[in-house]
Amino acid sequence: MDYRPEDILPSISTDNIIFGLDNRKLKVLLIRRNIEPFLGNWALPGGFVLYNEDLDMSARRTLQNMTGMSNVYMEQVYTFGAVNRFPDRRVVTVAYYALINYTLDNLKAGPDASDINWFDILELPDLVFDHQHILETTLEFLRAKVRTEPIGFELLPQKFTLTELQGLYEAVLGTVFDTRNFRKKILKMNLLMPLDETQVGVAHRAARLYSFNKETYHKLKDKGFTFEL
Amino acid sequence: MDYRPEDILPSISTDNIIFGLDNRKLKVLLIRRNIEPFLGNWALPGGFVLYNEDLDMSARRTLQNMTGMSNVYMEQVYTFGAVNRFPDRRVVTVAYYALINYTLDNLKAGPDASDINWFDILELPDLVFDHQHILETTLEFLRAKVRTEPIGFELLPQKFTLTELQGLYEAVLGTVFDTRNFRKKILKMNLLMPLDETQVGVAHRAARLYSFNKETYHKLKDKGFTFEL
DNA sequence: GCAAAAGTGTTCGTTCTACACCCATGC
DNA sequence: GCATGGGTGTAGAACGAACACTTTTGC
Repeated sequence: MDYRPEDILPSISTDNIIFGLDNRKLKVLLIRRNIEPFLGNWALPGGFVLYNEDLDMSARRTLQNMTGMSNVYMEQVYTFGAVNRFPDRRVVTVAYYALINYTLDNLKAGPDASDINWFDILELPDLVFDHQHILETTLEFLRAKVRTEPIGFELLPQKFTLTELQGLYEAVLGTVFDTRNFRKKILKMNLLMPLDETQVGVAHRAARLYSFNKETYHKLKDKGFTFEL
Repeated sequence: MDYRPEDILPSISTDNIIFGLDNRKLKVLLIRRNIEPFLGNWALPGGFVLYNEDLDMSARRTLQNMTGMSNVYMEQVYTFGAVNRFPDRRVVTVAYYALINYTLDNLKAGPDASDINWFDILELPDLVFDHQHILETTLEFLRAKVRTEPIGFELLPQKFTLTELQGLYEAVLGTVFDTRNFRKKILKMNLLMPLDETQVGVAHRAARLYSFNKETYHKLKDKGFTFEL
């Protein structure tokens, strides 16, 4: 999709840091640019804000183009506006991160990209502009947020095991939790609904499945409860 | 000071939420606009970003113009970019808050303002545009931040009493602390240097003065310590 | 001597940490 | 029957919450 120049705010862009969880590894979605500047290099997906869309909408539009997903957890992180962050002219970019249920399907490189791929956050390629810095800042932000709001669930399928949940937090935070203590703590919060279902097709004792109960969370939150891991 | 149109980014502004502490009340600095739109109404101080300055610089420039202060704690909060937040054309604004040592001196209304004043955050006038919303968002941000980073000290003079410190947290967070527990907790962190000085000219037992030791904090932080109130 | 705020300890309950073994399943 | 991860309890330490009286100073 192309846009007419007069519909675009040329000095404001949004960039997306799209996180997914793949086998206990935190990954981020990057595109390979097929336009100048830095044609052929890896970058965060993003684009210019349109005159008639909110900032949030702009970020969602990029995400939708890239993944086909629309009902996704997304949040603004920070705005990067150093004078020379973009070559030749002044562009200020607003960074948003998204937490999605990892998939290899539906990925479309979009008009400005020749390739799209998931990268382990511990094995990133070189990135264009200040995108490395943006990514690091966002990771710090995510690590702080994930410990005080129950957003990690957005990275998991609706039904998950406690071990998967623990693995998620270990991947995001880069730490190790004691299994018994982790389970006690998370179950005591009463945010997880134990299901009458277990894993299937695993070569060991099948784990019970749980789902996160958002309504319960909001009720508890209104009463002063705070999620804290 | 006036700027040439070609030096200005017309779609990007910064707005400042400047906090000060006056007698155990948290106050915010507002200006009365003497330009259209909304001439005569109260607003957050701010202005358009210049082509050759970083976002942070833009916010600092406004603060300096308003208060004459330059070495001030300042931090970006959030960027507000709804399509219709500004009348007639598209302006995205980046909000910064500042914590300053409250003063009535040096306040200058600046070129776009006919008046400047401190307002108790509990008794705010109506504000232009989405400034009410910006202020509320910033207050929430500040309340979260002040509990996990030792930034509250920026609102106090260099030498302060523990009672003043407690009053600061009570004003910002809108809560009451138990004096004994508060003192125990804050002193146990070893971030405060007790001085060989006490208050003078008070009609009661003079309190000991303390100062916050920033270097100690950074050393402890590097070792994994986190400030938590 | 009185008003006003400074300063100080203990008890009890809760939470955090560390730690090891049996269970269920698929192959 | 063995490999793989699932699932569980307890003891000791640290921390948080509640609570009241004496001290110092200026007037």
